[in-house]
Amino acid sequence: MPLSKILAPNFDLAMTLDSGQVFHWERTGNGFVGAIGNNAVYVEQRANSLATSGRQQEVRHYFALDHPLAEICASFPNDPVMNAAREFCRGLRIIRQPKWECLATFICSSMKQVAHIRQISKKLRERFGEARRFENQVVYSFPNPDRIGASSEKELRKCALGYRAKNLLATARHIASGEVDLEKLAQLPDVDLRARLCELPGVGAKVANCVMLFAYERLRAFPIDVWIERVLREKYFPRARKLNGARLTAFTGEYFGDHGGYAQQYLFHHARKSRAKISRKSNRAGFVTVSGVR
DNA sequence: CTCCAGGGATGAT
DNA sequence: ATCATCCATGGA
Repeated sequence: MPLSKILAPNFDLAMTLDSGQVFHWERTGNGFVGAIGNNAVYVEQRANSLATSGRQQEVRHYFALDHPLAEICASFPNDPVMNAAREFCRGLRIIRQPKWECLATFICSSMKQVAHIRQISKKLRERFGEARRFENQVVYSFPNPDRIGASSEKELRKCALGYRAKNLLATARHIASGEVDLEKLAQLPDVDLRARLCELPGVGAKVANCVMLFAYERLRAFPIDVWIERVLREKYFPRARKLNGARLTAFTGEYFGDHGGYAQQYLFHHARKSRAKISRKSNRAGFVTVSGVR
């Protein structure tokens, strides 16, 4: 299949796909295969462009190649922590994900590591989605709310969902029934959109902010998960007592500005990747771990 | 083996 | 209004 070329300066495909915002892309050959909506797509990074099997407009929109990344990064606060993350995450973009796919995936994300979320996404797709093909590879679309809603908690639990199955099922049914229209919610301002999302089972402030940032293009939305909270406490409030969630939310909303969600994603990815590297190095350098003593 | 993860809902202070 | 506890699962 012939690949078409898309100009894509200031974009790092591999880092973007590995940054914990989307969970179904897989490496193959020199690139990645995945689904954009219901279409199987292959994407490969070249020097200053992408080579892809997908429709150019669709790929450009999905990867948000129109975001003015230089301006966005320049709007971040100028402090040592943020500067290090900005440097580390060059070319990382916030993807425009389909709303239901993003919402459903993040309902499944609670108390799960990124690797687990990838497995859950894969199982949901394989069991309930539709097969699409790129050359000899099969990828699966994310099942729509009707398909998930027509399932059962028992069936969903087979996808390693655990206690999250009940929430995913209930939310799918709210949407399948037409009671909630995710597309229509896009008209609402941030505060109202967040409130409406939080009415759905399994959706709290953190998941709502992820969906706002990754699917509604609300670039101020600032999800606070365990990694970000650690960064905030250790780097921005070194010795603050009685620092609750409300105070952190107030601080991040004010301090990180109009593209706070982008700043958050850079802090998240930097923290996650650099900490993993340090612990591996420590082991290789010969530190005796507790389990090694046995 | 133990630890912990892109949390949310619920019930007790 | 804040805080503690429980909820399933599996990679590291």
